[in-house]
Amino acid sequence: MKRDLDIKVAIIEDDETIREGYAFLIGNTTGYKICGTYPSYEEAAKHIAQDDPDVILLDVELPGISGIDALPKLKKTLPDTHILILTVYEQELLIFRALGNGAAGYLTKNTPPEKIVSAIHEVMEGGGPMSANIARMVISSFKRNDASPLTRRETEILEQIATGKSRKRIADELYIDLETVKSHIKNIYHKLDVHSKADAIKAARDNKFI
Amino acid sequence: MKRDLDIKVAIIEDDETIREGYAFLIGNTTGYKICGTYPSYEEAAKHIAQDDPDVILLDVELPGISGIDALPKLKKTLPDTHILILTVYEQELLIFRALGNGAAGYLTKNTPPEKIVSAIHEVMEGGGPMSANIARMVISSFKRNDASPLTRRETEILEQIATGKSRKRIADELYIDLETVKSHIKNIYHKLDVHSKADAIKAARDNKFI
DNA sequence: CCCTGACTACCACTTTTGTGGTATAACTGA
DNA sequence: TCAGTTATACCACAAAAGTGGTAGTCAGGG
Repeated sequence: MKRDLDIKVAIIEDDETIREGYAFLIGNTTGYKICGTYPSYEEAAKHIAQDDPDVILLDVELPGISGIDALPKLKKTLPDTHILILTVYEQELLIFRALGNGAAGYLTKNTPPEKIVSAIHEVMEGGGPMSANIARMVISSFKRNDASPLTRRETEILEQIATGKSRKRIADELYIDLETVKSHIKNIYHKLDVHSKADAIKAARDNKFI
Repeated sequence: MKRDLDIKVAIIEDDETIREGYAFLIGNTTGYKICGTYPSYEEAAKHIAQDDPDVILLDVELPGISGIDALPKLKKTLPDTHILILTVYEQELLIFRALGNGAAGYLTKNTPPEKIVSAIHEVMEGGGPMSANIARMVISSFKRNDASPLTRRETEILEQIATGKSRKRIADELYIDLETVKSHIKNIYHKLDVHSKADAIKAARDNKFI
């Protein structure tokens, strides 16, 4: 067997039972090899550069530096390594922070073992494996609100504002008067109950009106 | 067999071969039932409310109204129906527009048949099935840029601005002077080469600095 | 046929932002 | 240790945004 072509996997997880369980599972799967297992980021930091893993399975609730905060550090030392979050947490904020910090996938711990192995494969192929609920949350974060109080024109103008254009420029591009743009903006502000551009953009984004 | 408990699937796809292929595949899978197949949104609109599908497989490149534009209309008549996009297109803009318009999942046409069936099941369970590349694009849309030219404080202030707070309020909350906030903003503008709040927020968002 | 909502437009006035300087203390890396 | 970066702070003036009115036109629905 060509061990050189095996996918090298490192695991950072504080619960020894879980850690060794995953290590056993992956280490005994053809085509995969465990190159390191660590109970914390601090421990991992000492050796992981030498391990040079292709994929890291990373827990979020770790003693010391959290998995979320470890992510950018790991990406810095190993820019080409794919990092898969493996956790019990399904809070939106945590998920988005993990993805924002460079996670290549996000799995919950109820994921069946064979799915974990296939997720590792998938991430090596350029995919982005996610548990079903995670994928759902991620997808719904894109969904617009179709019950917007804004009219078509108002939405259009607010979108222009959100791209940073001045009122003058918006007026020019829509072939309407500056005063008209001001009127629309006034109405938008009333409807959204805000008093500034930034407030309006935030309110509209939060409510997915734009 | 209790046909009442079958998952009802409708297909909107202009290519007859593909359409009938999917219909055959799904119709012959236990637990699934085809309740309608249509070559366009216009055709579907006439009967789909009566079909009352649980899941719609929707193509994006359709004669007449496109799949993307059909999405909100379908969601309006069938608010509880899950809509899966099934297409050859993998352009980011299209994907995000589809998800923004209420798609529950996004599959490419090279998806193997058994995966399509499992995606239908997954979407019924509250998941968000996506092809690997799609998931990757979606995930990387969240990733922050770690090579930001902004300092920690500048990033912090810009984030506050992006939430719509006035300079005065930012100053109060950070326990610094209004003039200091103005100085930071000035520096942010220089670094990003912009001349307004909205421009800065847009530039920072586009480059994933915040 | 009239009313309403949407889009358009103008005026006057206040407040907030943006620009262009200068400057000092603290920290940080070569 | 010494230069560069970061964070802090002040001033004055110009430009843009925000507020509070009023009002005409036009299309669509009751």
